[in-house]
Amino acid sequence: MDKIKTENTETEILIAAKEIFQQKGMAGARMQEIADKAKINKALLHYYYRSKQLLFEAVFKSAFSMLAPQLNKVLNDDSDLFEKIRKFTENYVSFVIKHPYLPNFVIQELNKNPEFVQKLRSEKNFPSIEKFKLQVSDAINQGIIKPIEAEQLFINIISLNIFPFIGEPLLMALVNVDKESYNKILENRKTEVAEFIINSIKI
Amino acid sequence: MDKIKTENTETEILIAAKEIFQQKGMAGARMQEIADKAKINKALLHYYYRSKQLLFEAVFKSAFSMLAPQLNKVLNDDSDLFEKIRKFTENYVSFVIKHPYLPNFVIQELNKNPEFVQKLRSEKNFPSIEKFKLQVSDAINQGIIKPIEAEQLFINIISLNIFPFIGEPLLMALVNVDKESYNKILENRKTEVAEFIINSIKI
DNA sequence: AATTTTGTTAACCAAATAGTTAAACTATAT
DNA sequence: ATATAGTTTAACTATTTGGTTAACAAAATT
Repeated sequence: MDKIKTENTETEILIAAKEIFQQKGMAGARMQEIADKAKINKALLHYYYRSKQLLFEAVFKSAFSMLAPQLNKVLNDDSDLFEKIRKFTENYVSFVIKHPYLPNFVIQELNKNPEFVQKLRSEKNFPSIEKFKLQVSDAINQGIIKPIEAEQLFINIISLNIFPFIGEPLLMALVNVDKESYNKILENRKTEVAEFIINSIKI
Repeated sequence: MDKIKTENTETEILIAAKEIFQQKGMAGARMQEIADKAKINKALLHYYYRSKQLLFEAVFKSAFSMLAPQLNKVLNDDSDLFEKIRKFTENYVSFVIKHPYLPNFVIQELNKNPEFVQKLRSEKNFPSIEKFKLQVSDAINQGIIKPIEAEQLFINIISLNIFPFIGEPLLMALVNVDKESYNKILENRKTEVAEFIINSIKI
C-alpha cells in the first residue's frame, strides 16, 4: 500500500496548499498552516515539495491548468460566435462558484511575478487567440457583426466575465447590496452579459 | 522649521509605503524595505505610524481616496449618460497610467480583508449609485436606451475599464503581444470601450 | 542661555517562520 | 524473521521581521 499512501499524502498536501495559497497568496501563506490543514507534520511538506517556492509553483500550475480550459472555450471552440459567447458566460459563472479564489489567485500572482507567464506559455494547452481572430474576421466579412478588433472583443468578454468576481467586495460596496443580492446579480449575468456583448457587435 | 521637516518625513514615509504596499501587498511588504525607500531609520516608521497595520491602513485609505473620485465620475456627474461614459473611459486610462498599481491594490486588499469595506463606507465621498440609477431609468423611460438594470450597466462599465489593467499580465499572454502593443490596445480602449457600451444599450 | 519638546538613530529583543536532522515507524520484499 | 526502502514525526536551527529602547540631535519655548 506504499504507493497509494504516498499519493494520498502528496495529494492532501496539494489540496491544503491550494486552499491556503489561493486565499492568502504566496507571501501571506504559512507552511505551518498548510501542514495543519493537511493534518501532517510540517517536515512532510518539505519531504514532498522541498521548499515553499516549489510547493507554490505546483499549486500555481495546477490552478492555471484548471483555468486554461475555461478560456479555451472562448478561443478554440468550434461553435458559432454568438453561441460561443453565450455558452462561455453561462459556464464561467458556474466554474467560479466552484472555485471562487482561483481566477483572482492566478491574476494576482502573475501581477506580482510577471515572468511566471513564461513558465505557463511553454505548457501544453496554453490558450491561443489565433482561431478566435479568424472567426471574428469571418463574421465581419459575412456582415454578421460590426468591425471590431478580435483582441478588443476578447478582452471585453473576459473583463465582463471575470471582473465581477475579482472586484466582488468593491462592487458590492459600490452597488450597495448584500451578498445574497449580489449573488442574484451574478446569476442574472449568466445571460445578461452575453446579450450585452452580442447587442453591441451584431448588425 | 520643525513642522516642515516633520511633514516631509511623514510624507516621505507615506510615499515609500505606498509604493511598497501597492506592489507587494500587506503580507509581502517589509518595514525595512519601506524605511530604505524613504531613506530613514526603521524606528521612525514606528515613531510616526506605530505599527505596520496602521501604516498600511493609512496607505490604503489614501489609495482609496484617490480611486473614489474616479468612480464618482460615473456615478455622481451631471453630464448626459453617453457623454459620461465617454469621459469616464477616457479619463480612467490616463489615471491608471499615473497610478498603475492602485486599483489592483485596493481590490486585492479588499478581497483579503472584506471587512475593510466598512471603514471606507463611513468616509465622506464614498461613491453612491443612487443618482446613476435615476439617470439610467430616466434614459430608459425617454426611449434613449434599452431596458437594463443600472447595477448591471455599472458593473459592465467598471469591468471593461478596470480589468484590462488588473489582468494585464494574463491578457498580454493570451492575446500574445508585448508590452508596447498592449499599451496601444489600451490606448485604443479610451474610445473603443465607450462605443462598445453605447452600441449595446442605445436604441 | 537654559530647558523642554520633538525628531532621529544604532543596537537590541522576542516572536514567527522556512527549513533541517536524526530517529522512529511502517510496509514490503527477500 | 529480517533487512530494506520509503514515510512520518519531534526537536532543533538559522534567519527574518515587527517592534522597542535608550541615547543623541535639533528645534522650539521659556
